[in-house]
Amino acid sequence: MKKKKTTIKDIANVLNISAAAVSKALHNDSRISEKTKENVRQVAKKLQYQPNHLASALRSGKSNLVGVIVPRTNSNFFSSVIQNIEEVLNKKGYSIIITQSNESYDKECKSIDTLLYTQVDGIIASMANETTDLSSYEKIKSKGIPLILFDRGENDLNVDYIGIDDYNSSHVIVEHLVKNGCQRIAHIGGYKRTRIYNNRIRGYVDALKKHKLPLDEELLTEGDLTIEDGRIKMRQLLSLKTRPDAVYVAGDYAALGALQVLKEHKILVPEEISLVGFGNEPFTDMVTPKITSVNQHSAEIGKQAANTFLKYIENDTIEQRLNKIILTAELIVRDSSNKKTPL
Amino acid sequence: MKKKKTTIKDIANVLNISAAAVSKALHNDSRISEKTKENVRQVAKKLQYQPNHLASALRSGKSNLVGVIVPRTNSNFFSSVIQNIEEVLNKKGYSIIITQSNESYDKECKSIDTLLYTQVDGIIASMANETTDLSSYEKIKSKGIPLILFDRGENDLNVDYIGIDDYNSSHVIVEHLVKNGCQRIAHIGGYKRTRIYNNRIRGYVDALKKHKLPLDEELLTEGDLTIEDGRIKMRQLLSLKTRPDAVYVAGDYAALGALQVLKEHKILVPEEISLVGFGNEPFTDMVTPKITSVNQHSAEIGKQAANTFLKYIENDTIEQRLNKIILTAELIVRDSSNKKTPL
DNA sequence: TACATTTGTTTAAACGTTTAAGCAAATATA
DNA sequence: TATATTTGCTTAAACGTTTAAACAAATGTA
Repeated sequence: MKKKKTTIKDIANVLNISAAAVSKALHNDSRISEKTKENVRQVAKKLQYQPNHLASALRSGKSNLVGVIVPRTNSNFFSSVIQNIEEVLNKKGYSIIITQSNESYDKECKSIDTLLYTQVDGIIASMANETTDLSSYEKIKSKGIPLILFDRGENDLNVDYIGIDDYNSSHVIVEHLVKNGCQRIAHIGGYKRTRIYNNRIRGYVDALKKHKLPLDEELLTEGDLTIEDGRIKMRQLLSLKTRPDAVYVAGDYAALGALQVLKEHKILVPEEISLVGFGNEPFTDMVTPKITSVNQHSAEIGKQAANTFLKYIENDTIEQRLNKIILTAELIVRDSSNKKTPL
Repeated sequence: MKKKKTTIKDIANVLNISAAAVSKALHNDSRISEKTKENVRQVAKKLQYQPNHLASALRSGKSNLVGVIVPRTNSNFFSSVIQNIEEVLNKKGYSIIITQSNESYDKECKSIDTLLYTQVDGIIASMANETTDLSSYEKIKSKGIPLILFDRGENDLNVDYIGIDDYNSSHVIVEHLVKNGCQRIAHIGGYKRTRIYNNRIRGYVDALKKHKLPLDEELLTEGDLTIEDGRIKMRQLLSLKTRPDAVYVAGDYAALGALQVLKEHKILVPEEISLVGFGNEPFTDMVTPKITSVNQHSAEIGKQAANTFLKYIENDTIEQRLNKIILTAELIVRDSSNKKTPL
């Protein structure tokens, strides 16, 4: 039943040469004659030879595999980052192994173990929401393989990070809302323990101060930014004695949940309450009203992450350290915050 | 710079025993004393030992890796299938390697090569739209490793397939539209060369016949079912001298594009034109009006695919052959096709 | 007491590759 | 012609594990 796989030795036997010669021929070694190379190529093709990655990686100490860890793949942001990482790395002969943490710390640890076990040459990761214990990531560093973080990072790990300027993005958003006449701006935020959400919160708070707007505890919430979380937080905000006139949500999915609740309550968006999301997921442009959001340059993040990995591979004397590449995010103004008659 | 990795030999040296003893201790071999096992475990922990997958897989001829090929990961359907495959396989000690074909035949071939090269123990795949040449998939079979197809399959490969009853789903949809008073039902379909889309088209045609509705060539189109494709095809339909009163779209993304165009033309949905999508992507429940769609049971498909793979692993004497598991899809009726006053 | 079995380990080969070192034959150089 | 270099290969070891076979020591059986 089990078909025998063709090895380098089978080719060698056919041609009556050594396995080493075959190996060199396949790698186009200059010390092998053109004639032998051609013979090897032909026999390889005829026998359907497929190199055994396990053997070559074991021997050479290089797997040409890069692990990618994301919280989930079914968001456009992560999916686009992955696609761009793959594009850059494929060109250099690397393949990627994608794993999802599903925002779970345990799953993330297991993923890291699997990747290390598979002997990947490097890991590019965006951390799970839950993760506060960094020992798993320290383990990666201790193995001496490059670790690149993007989007969800952590300074304390002292590795490269690629992301956007979250703090400043909050400023841009608040400014936009103020210009549209909003005075009482709420923020449905992510968990502060996740750096990017903490930065968005800090930006929000500081921007309010800058514009001399009141900072109301009730208007600032923390959560996991799922659709359901957005619905819950929006209902909370609507039940306040003084409702906000704008809501800045730190994630598009939660923004969508918030919008659903607003529509259920027949509240006009943006006339009564303006809404801004974050991430520029495709659906923000599909719902009614279209949701203002922030473009995080996923493609660029993917490319930069891949190139950062390659930098370490090409020069293995560089010690890894905290080295941030911060891209400027872009506010995409849509109907949900664009009042026809601003004050 | 490069940290030296701990091997089984390092542990052996510390304890003054052979590497073989360490290997057996770690695998809980009954012939190793409890005392030695405990010692090995302790030293392994202290030295941060991480088994080398390349070596063990090479020696044992089993990688415990399963390749998963999908057209893309950023749809909820595929992402959910993947998650469930992973859940089932992880429990049995397998890890999965996810690759995206991006609907490209070339990329799919490369993915297959990478997976075979990585010596995966099996491949679970949903074929790219473009794929008509099956030689890449034949290669998988010729290596003697299990190949399981889902969603986008192909009878000619003679391997297991897990999917839904597309032909019958079309019948259910047409029946639902007819019950709601629709008489002139259009179909924005996928490419016929892709089996599932061909089946949906056949189902549509036969259902029209069954209900004695006219089959109008103009009302049946083929495309790649992206949002843009949906927009183009909807515009075409609207420019006909006699417009349809219902549109059944073979994919949710295209249905969304179609809905956008309908809204741009201020056409009331479902009053003037009813709309039905396919796939039950989450956004169908988020847009206005909510889009009627078909639930494809992604979780179940993932589980069945994984279990089918395990079946072959657990009994390697079974020869693979065409063996279809067909799940019954479920029509989720929403606003876009639910007329308040059906005829 | 003599032999058989069980226990706990070692030895050595193997998995399929890569690669340093070696070597004979062909070719170049003086 | 004698020596140096280049060409084209082979040999053998190595990567880190697993595992069949061997074996000594301990224990059981008659």
